[in-house]
Amino acid sequence: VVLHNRKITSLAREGRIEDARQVFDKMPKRTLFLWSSMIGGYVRQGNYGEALSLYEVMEEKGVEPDRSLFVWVLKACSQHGGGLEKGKKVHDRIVSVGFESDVLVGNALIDMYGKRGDLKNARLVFDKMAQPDVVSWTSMIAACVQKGQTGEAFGLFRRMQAEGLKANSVTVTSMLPVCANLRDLKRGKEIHGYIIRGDFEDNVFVASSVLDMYAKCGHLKNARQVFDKMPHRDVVSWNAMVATYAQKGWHKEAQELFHQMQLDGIEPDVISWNAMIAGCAQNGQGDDALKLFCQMQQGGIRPNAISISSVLPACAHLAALQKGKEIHGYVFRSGNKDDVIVASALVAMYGKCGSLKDACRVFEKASERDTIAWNTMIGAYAMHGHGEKALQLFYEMELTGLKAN
RNA sequence: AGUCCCGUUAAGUCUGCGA
Repeated sequence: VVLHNRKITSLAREGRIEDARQVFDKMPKRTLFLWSSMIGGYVRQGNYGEALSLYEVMEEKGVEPDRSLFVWVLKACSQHGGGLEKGKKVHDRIVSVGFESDVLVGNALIDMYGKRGDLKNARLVFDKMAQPDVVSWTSMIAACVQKGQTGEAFGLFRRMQAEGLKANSVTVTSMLPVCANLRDLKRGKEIHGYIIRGDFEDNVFVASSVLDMYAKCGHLKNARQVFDKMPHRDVVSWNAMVATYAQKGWHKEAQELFHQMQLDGIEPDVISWNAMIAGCAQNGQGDDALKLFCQMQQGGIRPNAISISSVLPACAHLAALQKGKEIHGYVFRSGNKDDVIVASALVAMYGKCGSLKDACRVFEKASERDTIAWNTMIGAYAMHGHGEKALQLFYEMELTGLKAN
């Protein structure tokens, strides 16, 4: 038994979770420690479903969990589809065994609710905490950011500092994208100042988000300066810089960096390619966008929904119906036909390429329609001189409860 | 027989209509 215990823990840690499971299943008496090793092992390798079902079995057997097990289980809930309901049950269990006041467990709860989009419950846990720490505050901020509650995020950021807690590198990397998206240079600079004072500048995450904040606020020089000063750059740092130039239409600079990153030993990923494609497509270089779309596949990178919705406007711009149809074929083959954004991009492409019929077909078959999808279809009708049909669709849209913008 | 390590928050970058 002792040997088996050792074996399971070491296998689980090495990531050979299935081997560990085989031994585990044969054990007659399984201690909490063993359950934790197994569940933790599954979580670490991203098999959240298995982690959760193992946890349920454990509860059925009447094994009492401890705090760290709850942290593992909550992490699984935070990542797993449909984890919110399970997470709530786990929360009840935590309350029943009296662990809700534990900071680590509380933080994991906030994180879980935040990631699953349940801001109310995240807040409830947070407000009940006697001594929220930096992680608690940061998790709460991240939850607000994810829900688009930017004012609330700023409020929390200020309050945490007023209460004497210091924001760390994680806190600022959660806040900077908010400044970037709001183009709030003033607050972005304030946070940058704080970063310099706190000596977080060399953190890759921090530097990349500072870079992106300046770029989105239109200060390309500052962005480039931050990029050049980085002691370490990873694929995200390069992507942020490439995307900046690409989006501005500075193709030469973008291409240069795209090339240089490879010389630096960083292989472009799907995001790097997408940034390049979008840059060309949005700046009148439709041909190049299409070329890049082919090249990325030759390079072994599978285009995703974003790649497709980036390249389709290039077909629209070139009125390249045939190319557009080819990409439509790819949408099916790659399993992206249920993506709302891809569907709108297809509708727009067909509309602009003169095939209203195809545009309608895609729109009607779409599994989901948001305001932009409706707008696109209405625009296509209007463009083809069907004003009445456009108006009719507009009313239909309002009947679905969507608001015009 | 594990108590070192690992395990809670950020990971930052790309996308559709129109303006």
